[in-house]
Amino acid sequence: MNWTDERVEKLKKLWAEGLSASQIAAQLGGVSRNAVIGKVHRLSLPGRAKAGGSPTATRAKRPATAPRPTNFAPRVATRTVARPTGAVVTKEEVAFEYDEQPVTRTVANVVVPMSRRLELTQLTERTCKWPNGDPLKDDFHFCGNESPDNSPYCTYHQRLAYQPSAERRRAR
DNA sequence: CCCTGATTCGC
DNA sequence: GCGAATCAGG
Repeated sequence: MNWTDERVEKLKKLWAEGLSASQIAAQLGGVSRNAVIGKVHRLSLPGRAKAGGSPTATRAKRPATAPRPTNFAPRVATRTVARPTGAVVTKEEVAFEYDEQPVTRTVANVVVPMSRRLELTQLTERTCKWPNGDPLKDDFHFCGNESPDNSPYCTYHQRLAYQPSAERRRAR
């Protein structure tokens, strides 16, 4: 691929918006994240404040002394923006509170493992891709727990996904 | 291991 | 100029 004016413009735009190099590379297509970073350097664009974590993934900080509400109401301060190019919905800002309380949660007589609350971009070959929540809402996330081998789901959600009809009856 | 950006250097 | 390989870090 070749750096046309259009592509360079898009690169500048996305970089300014704070997208990571790999995300930009994905949107541009045909280039690696290294190519993007290299180009950013050559263009003398302002780098990121501090290398490492993504600025997009800045988590809301909770005072260590803040008392945990018994019934957490995850106050959300996020907004999603639908982009004209493609049907892509990108998290602009991520700032939700974790409920890092229980490791497990009991729902309807079944033990459900707490999800890692991953975003789409954080999913890999070995993370559970079971979706949680409404994709149109801000609190949408994926389970993200470790999934064995090439399974798309963790051991728990695997059962839900491939539940035999007989067993599904009982669960109801 | 997943990811991030930064740098180097052969092409 | 380009970007894969590598480095350094979370």
